[in-house]
Amino acid sequence: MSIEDELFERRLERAREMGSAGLRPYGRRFDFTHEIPEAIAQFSSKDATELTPDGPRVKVSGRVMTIRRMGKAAFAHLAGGGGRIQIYVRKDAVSVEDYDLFEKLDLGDVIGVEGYVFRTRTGELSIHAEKLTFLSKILLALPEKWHGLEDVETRYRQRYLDLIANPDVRGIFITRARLIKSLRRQLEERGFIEVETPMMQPLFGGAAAKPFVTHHNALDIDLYLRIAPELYLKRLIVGGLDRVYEINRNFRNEGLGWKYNPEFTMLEFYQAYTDYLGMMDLTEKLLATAAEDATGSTLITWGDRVLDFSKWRRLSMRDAVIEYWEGDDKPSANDVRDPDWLLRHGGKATAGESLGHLFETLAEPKLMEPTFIYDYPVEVSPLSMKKPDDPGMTERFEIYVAGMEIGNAYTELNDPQEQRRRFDMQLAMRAGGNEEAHAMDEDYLRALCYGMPPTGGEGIGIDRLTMLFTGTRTIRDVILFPQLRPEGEIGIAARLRDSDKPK
RNA sequence: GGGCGCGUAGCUCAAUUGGCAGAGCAAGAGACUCUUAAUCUCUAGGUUGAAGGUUCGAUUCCCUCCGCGCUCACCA
Repeated sequence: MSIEDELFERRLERAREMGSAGLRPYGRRFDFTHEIPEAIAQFSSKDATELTPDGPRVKVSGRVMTIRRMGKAAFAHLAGGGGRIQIYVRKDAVSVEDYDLFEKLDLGDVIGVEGYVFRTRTGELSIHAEKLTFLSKILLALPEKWHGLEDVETRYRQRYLDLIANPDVRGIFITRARLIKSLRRQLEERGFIEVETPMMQPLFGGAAAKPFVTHHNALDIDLYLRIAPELYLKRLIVGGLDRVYEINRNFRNEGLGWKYNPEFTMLEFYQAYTDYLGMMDLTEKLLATAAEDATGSTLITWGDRVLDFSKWRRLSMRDAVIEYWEGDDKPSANDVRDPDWLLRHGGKATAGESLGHLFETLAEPKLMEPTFIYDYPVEVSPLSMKKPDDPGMTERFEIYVAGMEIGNAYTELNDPQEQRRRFDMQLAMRAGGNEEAHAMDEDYLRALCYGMPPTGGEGIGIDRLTMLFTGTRTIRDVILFPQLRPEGEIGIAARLRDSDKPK
């Protein structure tokens, strides 16, 4: 029998003994008076003379993280609510039953403690225990207390363990939640309403990507997991919901990488009667405020740089290609407008796609400071309105920070005849081998035929923004359960089954 | 999918040129009523990711497979 099996058996046995002694190894409700961080905050300014046996009393609950036993007394640390507090248990200060219980505690058990607050000789705020309540039994061994859990695979597969063993992880997901909350609040304040549109779609669209396919049995139809909510949200604009937003998952059937996960969270918002410049102005405010709400500052540390979310640069795609060109043959303003030059240097099927490709390879990795890149070629922007004075280009921008694309926005194309031509262009590109070109969406065209007001629309990648706000270098660290290959047999059910058999 | 790398006790890590698989934490027994990586004494714990091969002998070398990481291509 391995050490782990022995441990498991022994702890199960302890849980059984506890049960037969009238205690609950898996407890019920525990009405605490303070969350641990709350207790620390409340008493941290009090000195030893103010914290006496007749002084403030608390009831807290948490997971036992350390125990230091010294014969007839012991110290332990309890973790909960994102904080940690020390408890002191003396044999002569608790009941005989409670001391027995305490002696049988394992690292990782969940307990409740009631007692008075005091300071130890070294000054640490602690709880002098007078009553203990057992709340939940640990059966498996906790990771090492000093190094925590380092194994990346285990951290992702067993995020609960990661959260127990590595306190910083909790902070990342709290920042993520604050970010989302801030964006919601700001949009609500501006009159946007939150909506939910289909994630299972008979046609996929709104982005250039390959979808996941699923099947509905009763209808006997294949459905696609959405790659974007865009076309549904704009149907709502047609319907008179002038400001809408949605925060939810998109699914794209592509490779994984440091900034790609097959499901990711996107905020999309649409505002009638504005355009891409309006969205740019709005974005500056949204993201500066979000940075402040999520992290406390508009200044974000990224590696050895500090990125200022209150200062934005605006640069056209063509100018970006010129500025970030590598080598001596730097192109001129005319070169980056010349289809022949673009096709020669970009190597794609069309001049527009070539410009896009040049931009992505040359400029994107170097765009560190918050930057708007504007004016996108029409070939890669099938849903954006053309620029009146430059019909090869559309009124579109993307948000770049730290070499990552964070968002995408444009003046929405609302002319159904032009939209039909764009769809036809996409169909031709699809026929030419581009698997990610748009399909024809007739209902969307029909909606446009009822008249969509001029509209600005935008999508912001929440996962990537969270990476920036938490200084995290991989998207898997900001997604609680990132996609992994299945693990295979774990064997815990069999272990529990075995120990359940009468001996 | 291609290339490179990694996989050793529950956790964090060692193991010389191919020569008896080790430590710390965690665990078990004992001592200890202000410790905090508590300390001290003792004990137990391994299918070295899996299967095969070379060899007197494989954690080490070779092959296949599994999982993970990095990277390239595609993608936000």
